[in-house]
Amino acid sequence: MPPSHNPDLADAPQNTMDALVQLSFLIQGLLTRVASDHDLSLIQIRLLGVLRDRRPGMLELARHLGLDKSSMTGLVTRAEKRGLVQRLPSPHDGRSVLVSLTPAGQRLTKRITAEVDQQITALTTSLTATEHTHIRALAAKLLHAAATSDAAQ
Amino acid sequence: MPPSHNPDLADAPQNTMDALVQLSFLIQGLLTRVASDHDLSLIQIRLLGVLRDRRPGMLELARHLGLDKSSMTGLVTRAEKRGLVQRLPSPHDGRSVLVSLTPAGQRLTKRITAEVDQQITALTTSLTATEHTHIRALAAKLLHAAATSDAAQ
DNA sequence: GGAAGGTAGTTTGTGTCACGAACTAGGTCA
DNA sequence: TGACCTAGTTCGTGACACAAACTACCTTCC
Repeated sequence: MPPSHNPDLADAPQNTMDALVQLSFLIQGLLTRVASDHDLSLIQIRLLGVLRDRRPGMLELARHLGLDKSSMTGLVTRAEKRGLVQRLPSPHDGRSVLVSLTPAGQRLTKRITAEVDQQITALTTSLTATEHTHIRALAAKLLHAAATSDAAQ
Repeated sequence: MPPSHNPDLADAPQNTMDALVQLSFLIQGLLTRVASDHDLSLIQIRLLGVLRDRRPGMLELARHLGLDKSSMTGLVTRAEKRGLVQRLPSPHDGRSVLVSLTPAGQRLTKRITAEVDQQITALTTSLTATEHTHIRALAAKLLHAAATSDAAQ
């Protein structure tokens, strides 16, 4: 487990770039800490998160995570060895494999989700209801902007 | 360079946790892409970012990045081999080493900062001036909350 | 001023993660 | 059926991270 995080600074962000970058490191640090409390890496819990409501093939999974397909093999294999995910042959395509959470993986995913939620709640207690709304709206707007510009490529 | 990122979603975040987590992955993906355009990793450009306005010792640097001191040795050594940072003996403590950007490191850092800024600007073009203000304010509030709860440990 | 103990950093060994290139096996299409 | 295409794995390499053990220097205290 990495030692206590003190994400980048004492100094408040002056512009939107710094605000978003620093905020992202803050959240990632939080996620990393929760992950390592369960002896997992950030990418492993991200894998669990993606599989919460999906049963994708390896290639689709790789696209989701922004990884090469050969990286997926290793990632899924390690998660499989821990009993968190399973590979099932696709009924429609003999080449393809569908990755899904095992029951143990589902339980762990729920637990980790709850812990992350709790941590984020702790972080956001000082926010007003209006500010909560703002965050959701802003995140949605940025995610949408990214998704549409991605699709335009 | 990792293939095109399609960070987690088509679906908009329903709650504050998802909003922040998904947003953080979006920004980190952006940073990773900019980094790999320069054949660097995320952690390497983060190192450069921390050194922009600091000349810390190895241990202080490790604290900033949330890494073990032994991890710092490798990270700094690799950056040093690329000519981006340098180790200088501390004038006050014979055990200590001060890490700073080389001129090449400063130039690269400026360039990367500009590219990140440009990417973020592209992402945030659709935001109103008010929303920009909201983002900065919210980020500052959360970073402050994290910093003070960290200190309380 | 010298021994005891603390602190800064490195070394070594191990494991995870990521990539590209080459490969296997199963689909597709003419 | 033969010529492709596609899904996934294997293999080799390198970055990154940790813990434990080590070196070298500083501090403290008698």
